Amino acid sequence: MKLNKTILKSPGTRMTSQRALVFDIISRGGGHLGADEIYARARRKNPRISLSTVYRAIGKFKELGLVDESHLGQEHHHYETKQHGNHFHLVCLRCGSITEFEYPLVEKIREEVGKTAGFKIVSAEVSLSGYCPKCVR
Amino acid sequence: MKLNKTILKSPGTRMTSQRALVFDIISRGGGHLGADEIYARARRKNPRISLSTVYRAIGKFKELGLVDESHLGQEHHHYETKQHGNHFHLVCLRCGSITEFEYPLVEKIREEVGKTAGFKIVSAEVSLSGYCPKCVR
DNA sequence: GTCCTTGCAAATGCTTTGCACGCTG
DNA sequence: CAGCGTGCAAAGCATTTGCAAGGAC
Repeated sequence: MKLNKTILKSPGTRMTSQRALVFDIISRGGGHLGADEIYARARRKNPRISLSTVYRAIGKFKELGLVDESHLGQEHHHYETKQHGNHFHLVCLRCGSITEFEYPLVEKIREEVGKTAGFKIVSAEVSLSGYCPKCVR
Repeated sequence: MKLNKTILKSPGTRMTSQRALVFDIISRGGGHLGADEIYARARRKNPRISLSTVYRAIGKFKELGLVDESHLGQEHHHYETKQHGNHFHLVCLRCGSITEFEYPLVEKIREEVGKTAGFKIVSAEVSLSGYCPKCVR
């Protein structure tokens, strides 16, 4: 997915090469990129880009609902473009690999719990941690 | 739940008043205390305790599997004693309140996904964010 | 031309660490 | 009485912010 003026057309928001670059990296990044890695990749294309620009671009995308942030490890956040709703994460505690999975029951929980507790649910984050097949050993 | 030598009997680990205090605060804290709040409460009982001791105690408890850490907001981590099995969190994006919820389906997801993906699941974190009844407005 | 964005550097806030002393077992 | 734990201060890191210059519309 490529960032263009159609996507970024909210008033008072401008299109810049840096934003297009950051968005492109996140969307083709396979998900789960950290800010530092997005920055590293961005610099390969544009060595003058700054880390704060990366953070500000991510912040803007979150604000516009284009990108989701997840808190997988404790170290830092991970970002990925928002897509189909029901996908969640399996994190390996040993090798750090992150696997996505889809599971419709999550949507059910979301609905039922939202109703029962009177919450208006905006987003759901499910992450399971443990050991991946390779690391179970 | 009170920390005692029976709980803390792993080799090379000692029982101290600070650790007992921190553990007591976490276990009666209603869950979801941040390190800063644990520190503030600890100082009311022992004004000489240091923030690093709090962090180190928490770290030790995590290592021993006595305490769970969750990454609810982005600001900081929250800690609670590991015991209540199937409970997850509703976080209000406006007032920041955290509500606990129990839901057996989470266990089901855990089992099924673990089996399907070949993961050995150690822990599950589910958090839903949105607006609580008061803040829906 | 306006005013949103950028780059740089400095600041912030949570968490960790080095070191000398203290206390547990 | 050995060695883990503590307190203090300083360091580390991810992230944010102030400011002047640059660029989109």
